[in-house]
Amino acid sequence: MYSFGSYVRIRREALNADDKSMSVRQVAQRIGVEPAFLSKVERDVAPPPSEAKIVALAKELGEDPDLLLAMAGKVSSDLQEIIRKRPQLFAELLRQLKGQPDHAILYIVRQVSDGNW
Amino acid sequence: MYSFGSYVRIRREALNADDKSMSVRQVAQRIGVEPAFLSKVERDVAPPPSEAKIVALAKELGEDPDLLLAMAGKVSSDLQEIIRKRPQLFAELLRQLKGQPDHAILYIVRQVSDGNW
DNA sequence: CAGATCGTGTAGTAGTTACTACACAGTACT
DNA sequence: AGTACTGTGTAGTAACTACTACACGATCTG
Repeated sequence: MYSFGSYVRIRREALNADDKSMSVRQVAQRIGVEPAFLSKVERDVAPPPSEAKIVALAKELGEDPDLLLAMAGKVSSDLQEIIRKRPQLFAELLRQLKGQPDHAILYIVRQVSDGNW
Repeated sequence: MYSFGSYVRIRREALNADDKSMSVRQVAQRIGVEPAFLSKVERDVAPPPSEAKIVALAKELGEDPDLLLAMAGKVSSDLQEIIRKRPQLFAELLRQLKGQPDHAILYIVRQVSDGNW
């Protein structure tokens, strides 16, 4: 629906309406990039920044880092590591769950977190 | 335990003992790289090749692509796409399952594939 | 109306990825 | 002895990643 850039722009501008410290310049400074670069990223002139900067940006915007990373075409490196430690197991699980509806997956999450099994 | 390179070398040489078409040169040609490059990869002088070449290599060696990719520090792009389509859901699931033993995860896989739920 | 802050255009760059191309010496076959 | 195949060393490269640095005109603020 939205590209990474335009989504960030819309979210940031919404926050900037109430809070003037959410300008391109100030947000850029806080996440550790040059203003010109963030400007280009938001207009999809430059590709999304690195994982670390995206996570920092998510924090600034009050957004889910995994969602923003996904929009940037990335998967969090800690999730990748989980898979890499038991690749066959998680590969089979994920391909199995690919076709399952959200509620089925949520059901598993709850099952595991509740510890009832 | 083994690096990507040395693991490939050992597997290939084991196959080469019976089947002379498993030389560096011939395997390299079949997976679509220069022999010198495969030689370097197997000695960990060059980093692992691209995902596509690793998958082709796995086929040559009769190995699980996901395992070989993991050894190369990668995660299959189709798995990444599964996650990127529902990032929050799968992020929570994977972080939840991180600490679970293999048999618990296998139990879920079987539950889903059997369709009993 | 001066100074600060705003977003953005242009140009450049260091590091990584994913290789190729060629050459050379050693070994195996006939 | 000649041909063919083996592995490997050196050198080079195109494309991508992830940015920085500076400059400019517009706008907003005291």
